[in-house]
Amino acid sequence: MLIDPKHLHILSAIVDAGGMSQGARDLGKSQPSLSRIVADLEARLGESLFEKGRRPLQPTELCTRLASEGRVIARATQQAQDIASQFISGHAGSVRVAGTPIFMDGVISTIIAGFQDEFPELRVDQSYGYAEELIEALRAGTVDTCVCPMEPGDVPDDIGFQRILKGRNVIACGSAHPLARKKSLRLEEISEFPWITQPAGSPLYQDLRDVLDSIGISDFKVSYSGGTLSSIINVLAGSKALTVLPFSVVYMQPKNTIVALPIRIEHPKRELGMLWNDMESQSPAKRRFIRYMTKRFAGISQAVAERQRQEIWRE
Amino acid sequence: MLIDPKHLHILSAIVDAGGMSQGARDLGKSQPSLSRIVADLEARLGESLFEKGRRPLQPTELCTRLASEGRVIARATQQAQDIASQFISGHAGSVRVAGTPIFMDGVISTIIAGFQDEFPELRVDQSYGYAEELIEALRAGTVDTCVCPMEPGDVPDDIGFQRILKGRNVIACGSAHPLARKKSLRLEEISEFPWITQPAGSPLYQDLRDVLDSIGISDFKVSYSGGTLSSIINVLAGSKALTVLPFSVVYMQPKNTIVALPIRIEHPKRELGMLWNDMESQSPAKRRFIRYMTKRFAGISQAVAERQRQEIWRE
DNA sequence: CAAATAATATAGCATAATGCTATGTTAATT
DNA sequence: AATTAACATAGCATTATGCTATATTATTTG
Repeated sequence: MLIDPKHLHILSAIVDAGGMSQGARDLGKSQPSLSRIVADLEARLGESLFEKGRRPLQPTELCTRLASEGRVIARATQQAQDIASQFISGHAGSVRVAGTPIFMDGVISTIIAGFQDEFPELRVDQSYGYAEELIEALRAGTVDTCVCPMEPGDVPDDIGFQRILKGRNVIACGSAHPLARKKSLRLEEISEFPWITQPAGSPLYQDLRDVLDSIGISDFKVSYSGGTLSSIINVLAGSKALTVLPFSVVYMQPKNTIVALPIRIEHPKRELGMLWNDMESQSPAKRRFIRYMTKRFAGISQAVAERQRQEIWRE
Repeated sequence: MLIDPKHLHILSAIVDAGGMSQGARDLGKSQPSLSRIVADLEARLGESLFEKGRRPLQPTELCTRLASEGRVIARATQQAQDIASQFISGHAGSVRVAGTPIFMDGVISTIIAGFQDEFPELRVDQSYGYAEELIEALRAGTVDTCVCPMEPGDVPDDIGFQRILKGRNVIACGSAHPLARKKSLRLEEISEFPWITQPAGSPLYQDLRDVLDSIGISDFKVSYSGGTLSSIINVLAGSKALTVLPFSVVYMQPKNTIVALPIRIEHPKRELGMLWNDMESQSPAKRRFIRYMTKRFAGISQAVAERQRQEIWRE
């Protein structure tokens, strides 16, 4: 003898409308439909829900109480409806993004801000990691998409990859650094300064080694390591240390914090890209996030390249 | 493209049970039934509700949100269920009782206390009136049952009537009254005292007139009128005034407040009874109230009569 | 890695619920 | 008494829901 929540909803609609005909109109149903549902309910409860023989339909005490539960049900159902349509349109939901620390802090977080400005109902859960862990997390389903510098050839077949920025590193220093104002530099000039490094397993650490190798510096002094980007920038800005950073990260910083030295260094073979596991099974919000990212970077990528040409390569 | 609240309920049951099979067991349904409902919902939403190809069934984010609405619906439906069964068993609801002021205050309210002690979820709304208004209120449906002294022959055909107490009036005074200790009285002895009267339209006012007429007092002094029972008792207790009251009212008062004088007076032709309009359409709570009343009075009626025989009629 | 296990998905069918229109009744109003 | 507007009922078509039997499949076990 179970009550169907739909019937309670209908009951509340009738009570609130003050009659069956109006209630039927409100619900987009026919009047006989409601009439029968009320009659069935009355039969099953063994109690009348409306005073018989009164024309402005008058709900029984029991009916009033059931109707108030019906209102709760109506609200919850509507809420579910809204959630579903918001979700389906990609305007609600959440995205779990992971990525390498420097890029996440230095570039992606700013883009995420723009994304959240446009889609305020979407929640972003951010976490950090390097390539292998990221791919593992994607496969385990603990993150939805990753931002990571990768060599396109190294991306496993089951993982989707979309390039968003070319890999372009620079040597960066604080804007008050003695080398910061020089228009051209010789390699010898930089060898006297200490270096800030990333953790040993990170791509940027490898990049730093490669750069210094290529310009003949095999023995270098590390003055600071282990900090996240904000610490690194503070240390750069307040000391004479140098470091290797993606130009895009330097580019996204506010003026007068850090600058890129006008020294050509090798491109890393990696390109920054977005990774995902199975685009088809992603929720609309997650697809929307990936779409937004690749679209925004289409513009940023050009702007960054252009600026870098002007500032460092001076072509 | 409306969502059925029942489906949300089912969804929440599946999520909470951690799988369809257990969810089906919890709901008392078959597993294929739930499986199909989930599949239909997914088809209609165009979004999957459980991660595909994972065996400990893992709800999608959308699913989790819909399930939480489903929980609201489940709770409200259960609540409605409880309300209905409480109501149907007569353990919940309300009764609107009206009656003549002296009886309501002097007798019925005490019985109502006992009723509420036994059925604490039942609400009683009390109001006051005399016969004609009471019957009118019954017909208008603004009260459910009335307690009123009536001549059984005067009850309209469409109104139900159940006798609960015979009409037995006494002359009452405060327990400190000079006449209170006398074992027998002559009529002349009472003629010197002033009288407390009910409103002119009330049965007890008529009874008072009849009593005094019958013992040859045509001209009597009214010292107080218009108060409800508590006022009347206070005035009786603190003055030498007399009044006519139903013996049942005197009987129900605490000792040492008012007493009945040992003078036989005429029985009013009215009998105290309960009135109702259409017993069939009454809710169980209201029927229960009427049943309780008539049952309680079956006992009280005898006790009152017995006491009255001892105290006044001394047979 | 194959077999076993337990869960979910699908198929097929019977029944119940729901929808509608047409029409009958009835309470309130004119 | 006639009119009106609302509710109730009947009849029929469609959809939803229930079940059992069975196929698939993810996970666990040997």
